[in-house]
Amino acid sequence: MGRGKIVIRRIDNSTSRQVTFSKRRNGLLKKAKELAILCDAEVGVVVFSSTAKLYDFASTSMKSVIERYKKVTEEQQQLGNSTSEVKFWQREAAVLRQQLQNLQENHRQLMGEELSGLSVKDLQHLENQLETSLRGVRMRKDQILISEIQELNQKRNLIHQENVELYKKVYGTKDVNGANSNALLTNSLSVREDPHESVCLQLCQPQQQNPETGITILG
Amino acid sequence: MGRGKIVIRRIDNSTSRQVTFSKRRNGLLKKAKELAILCDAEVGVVVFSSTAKLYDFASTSMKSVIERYKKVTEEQQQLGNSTSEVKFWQREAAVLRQQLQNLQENHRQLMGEELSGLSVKDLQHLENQLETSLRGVRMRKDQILISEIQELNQKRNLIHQENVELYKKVYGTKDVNGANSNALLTNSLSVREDPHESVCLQLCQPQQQNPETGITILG
DNA sequence: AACTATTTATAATG
DNA sequence: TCATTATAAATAGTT
Repeated sequence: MGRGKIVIRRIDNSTSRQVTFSKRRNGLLKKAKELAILCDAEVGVVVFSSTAKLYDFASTSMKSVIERYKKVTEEQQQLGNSTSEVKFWQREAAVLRQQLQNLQENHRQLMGEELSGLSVKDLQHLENQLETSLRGVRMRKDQILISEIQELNQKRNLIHQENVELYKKVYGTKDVNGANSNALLTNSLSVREDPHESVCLQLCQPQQQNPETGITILG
Repeated sequence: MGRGKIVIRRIDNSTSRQVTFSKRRNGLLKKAKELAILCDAEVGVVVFSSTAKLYDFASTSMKSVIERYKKVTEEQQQLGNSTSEVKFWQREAAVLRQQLQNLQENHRQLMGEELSGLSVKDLQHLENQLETSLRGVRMRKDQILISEIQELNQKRNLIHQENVELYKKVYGTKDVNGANSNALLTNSLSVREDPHESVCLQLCQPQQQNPETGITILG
């Protein structure tokens, strides 16, 4: 419900994720409050941001909500008791370790390691994923390089302008491009007159001679 | 957001209160889920209807949410009176969480996501890694396919042998490859005599027409 | 439960 | 971060 439709999937950009978090968290807490009032319900909401900050709402009190929840779900475990606290952290560590293991296996496969357990179908899928990633990485790299080149070109143009001005001051306003132009100025002009070449020199790196990786720019 | 505007105040009519409860409860749980996914947050929602029925959502598990909530809120009161064993496990969990986060970031980059923070050098490195992975995956896939093909060829050869034996039994030992061979046998032989073709049919899939992805095998 | 006319939430933008 | 605004989504009232 905004300027554009979005898919529900983790927002990559950290800034907009933060902004969206702030907006939607407020929205969620507001809705929780409204539900409690409109429908005479007892509501509790707890939100931890990805930076581990806590935000919460409770129509009565969080303590009451939690106690009632535990009563209903019959999960009365003694908390504050150090033994169960140890158990909690042990479980937590076990869960994290499991997550870590899963991710590590996946990670190894993305690194082209430990492929022996995979079927042809799995491998095909992995191959497609790697191709997609590669395209994304190359696109991003090209973006950066192209904008760097543009910046350099702008700077060079500015410097060239300065050179022209200086030349005028030294040799007068006539015959700037004539046969008596000094070497520096001539050289500067000749570079400016073929921007394509300088771009190409930067982008076509030796290890990327495959036509698939060739970057089509400026046309 | 409906046919008419409403004020946030307990709905008197029991029926429409119930209907509104049902609608808004679903909305709230949906929003909670979306917030968790979009913003990588840990979210827990507990709702008791006015008829004391429980509805809940937790992005991880309600247990985890409640424990974390208690942990954070208790931390603000009593600092440092937990036992050393608890502290040990807390540290353990913290270390694991950090590892998990690092690995997740790395993983996302391998998936071609979250590239905005990377330098050209980083991207180049990532690109090389992905290319290496891709080569590994393709090699492994080819291995599997080739050995499958070899296996099939062996099986087919065995069956062909059987056919030859049967043919001998039916038509005698002379003229096995002669002009009077039956259709089945001839067909079987012709396939065996061009293994390259059958291999190629399996490996050159339509979606991989890029010369870079072409697999050079058996030569 | 379905259906809309509206309101509300929020994604994109400045 | 704050304000604005166009648009998507939620939902109040209705069938």
